Amino acid sequence: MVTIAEVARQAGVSSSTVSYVLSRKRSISEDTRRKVEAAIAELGYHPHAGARALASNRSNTLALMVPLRSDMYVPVIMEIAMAVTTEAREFGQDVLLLTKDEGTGGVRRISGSGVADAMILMDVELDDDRIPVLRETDTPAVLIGLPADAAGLTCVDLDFDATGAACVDHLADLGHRDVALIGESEAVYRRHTGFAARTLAGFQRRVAERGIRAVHRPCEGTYESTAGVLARILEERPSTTGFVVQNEAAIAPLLSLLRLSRRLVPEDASVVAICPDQVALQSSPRLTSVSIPAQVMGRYAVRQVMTQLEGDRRSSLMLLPPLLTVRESSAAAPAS
Amino acid sequence: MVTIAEVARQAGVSSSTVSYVLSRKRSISEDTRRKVEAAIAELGYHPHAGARALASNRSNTLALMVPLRSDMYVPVIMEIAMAVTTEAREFGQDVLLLTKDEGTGGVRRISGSGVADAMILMDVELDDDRIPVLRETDTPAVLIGLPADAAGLTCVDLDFDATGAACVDHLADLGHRDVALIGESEAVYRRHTGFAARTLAGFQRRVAERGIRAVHRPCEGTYESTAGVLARILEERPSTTGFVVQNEAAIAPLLSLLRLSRRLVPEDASVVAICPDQVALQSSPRLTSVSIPAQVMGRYAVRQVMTQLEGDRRSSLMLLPPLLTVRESSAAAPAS
DNA sequence: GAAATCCGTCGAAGCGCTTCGATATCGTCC
DNA sequence: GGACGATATCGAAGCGCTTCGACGGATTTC
Repeated sequence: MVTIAEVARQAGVSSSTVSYVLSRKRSISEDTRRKVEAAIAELGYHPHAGARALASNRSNTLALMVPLRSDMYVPVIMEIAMAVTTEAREFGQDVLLLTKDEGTGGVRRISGSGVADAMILMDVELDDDRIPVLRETDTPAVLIGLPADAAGLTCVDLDFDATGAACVDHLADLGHRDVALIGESEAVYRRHTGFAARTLAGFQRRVAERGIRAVHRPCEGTYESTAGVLARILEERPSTTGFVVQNEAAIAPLLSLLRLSRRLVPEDASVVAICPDQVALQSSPRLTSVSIPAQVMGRYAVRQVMTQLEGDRRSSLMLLPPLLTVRESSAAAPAS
Repeated sequence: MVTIAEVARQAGVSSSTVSYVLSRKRSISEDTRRKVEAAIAELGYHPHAGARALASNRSNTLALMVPLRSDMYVPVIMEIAMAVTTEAREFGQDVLLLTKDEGTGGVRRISGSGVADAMILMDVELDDDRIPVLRETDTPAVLIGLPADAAGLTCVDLDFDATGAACVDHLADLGHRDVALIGESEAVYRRHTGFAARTLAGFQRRVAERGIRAVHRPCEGTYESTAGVLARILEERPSTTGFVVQNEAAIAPLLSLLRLSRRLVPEDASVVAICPDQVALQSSPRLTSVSIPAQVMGRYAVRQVMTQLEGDRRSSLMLLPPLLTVRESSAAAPAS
């Protein structure tokens, strides 16, 4: 292992000077800087992370807590995780991967051992038990998701309430009078996951405001469960012509089933999905959708956490407005 | 922050004794152990990770390098990552998430800075440029995937060559004389990703051995590209009755398209997928498939890396035999 | 022209832990 | 009963870095 002392010897300076070259915390003459940088390059020096963490009380690591087995759509989680990791590197930070099942003990361990300087939490429930621990240990943190009580916390999320409303508006504007929300699985609602509950709330509120009729059905996302859900919707409300799909896994089965039942999309039925653009674009027909801005959220979370680490401990709440893109899967309701 | 010295004071012993209680490297009387453990619990002590890393020259961290934007199926990557993380915790290790686009510089940084003790690499290419760096820096590492030259390296992967062959065997045994391999996207083959190349090789070899006819078509996995691929296959070889699908994204479109063209699965066409069991089970009909043992590979990788860290630096090559499960999507070829 | 200021560098302390050698207290063996 | 080995504990060194105070020399200020 190359140490700072060897770099110092090679450059003919003291090790504190090398440290200051690296940290830029004191001014260094151009000449010295060049010599040190040459020595670093020549020896292939990398500061020892542990030593640095011990001396500076900063690990330059962010902990990212992701759901282990998720009801959430896995590609979205992955996209957020990758965005976080990439953005963190821009700030010279590494990312430690934790699973949500480490729970409160995990949060305690991280904040107690100094293995990470801050945390980013995903899959936040309305009444998440990690939150009290975060407050108690005063750990810099950003939540991706919105708990019931966000006081004093920094959060970023898509505004799912507005998302639900926007989907209704789009369909209502096209003349649809009977719409259905094909939602996440029962388990997601039972766990009180914020995003599903908020979407439903926004959906139902706007349905009432627009004076149209609606049903909501949880859906597991398998082909068979989607078939069952669709059959029940069409049985109870044969006049349903507008579908909002929140469970990404149900999208492909739904389109397939509509095709099979000779309902043309968008001539006979309109479909609006809440999903990443990529999914909307690779379906056929291309889906009108509210996109899930995974990258934006991941990057924003890192920036916020860095702001906190720089000393600004003000909380903030960022609800990204939904962006509904009209594609090929929605059109005016058929004349009844 | 609670330090080991405070624990020692609270327990009425020296800090080295506390350290030995934690590490079990020297014998400690039952009495002392209890006092120390009580003090630890009472104070909520967590050893400072940096200090520990500095003193012991071990970070208790594993670096996991995952593809950033993958042609691989994202859920498989995620499943491996989660399995690695969970298993690592069993060994008291944390997991540092790196993206493959950090490339060789990332490998150098990790091995130079002591931020992790070992690496686990995913998305290994046949001629991966991270491998020479691994050899040069002598970093303990396990590859999930199989490069062209695995000498001196420890690897784990599904035996994709045997997988391709097993799929052919299954279809040939059922009497299919014309089969098609719907593969990964062109880009995957161009990058010389091991698993795609090996599957194709095994497929083609066994096709020749069994004296049946076959076509291979790369596929992007969108509905439209799958439609195009299927149309071409049926045009060139209308007698094709057996399909092997390697690109998970193409599975749903393929089933939908077969349904639409009134080809019943499995009566008119048999489908064998190479995918996680979960995907096979939630399709309709449930798919005959060779499962991708993501969890097994993730766990095995961690165990191997721990073995290396314990001093056993022998290389090893673990090719998991394919497990083909017959479900509802394959049956005897229709009488022609 | 002496005092004040700034710049660039150095030496040393100290971060919290592990680990080595030393020491003290036993019980055990002829 | 004295020598010996085991067992349990302690003290101190040292891991590689950051950071504080100090210091010499150049520059500015009145």
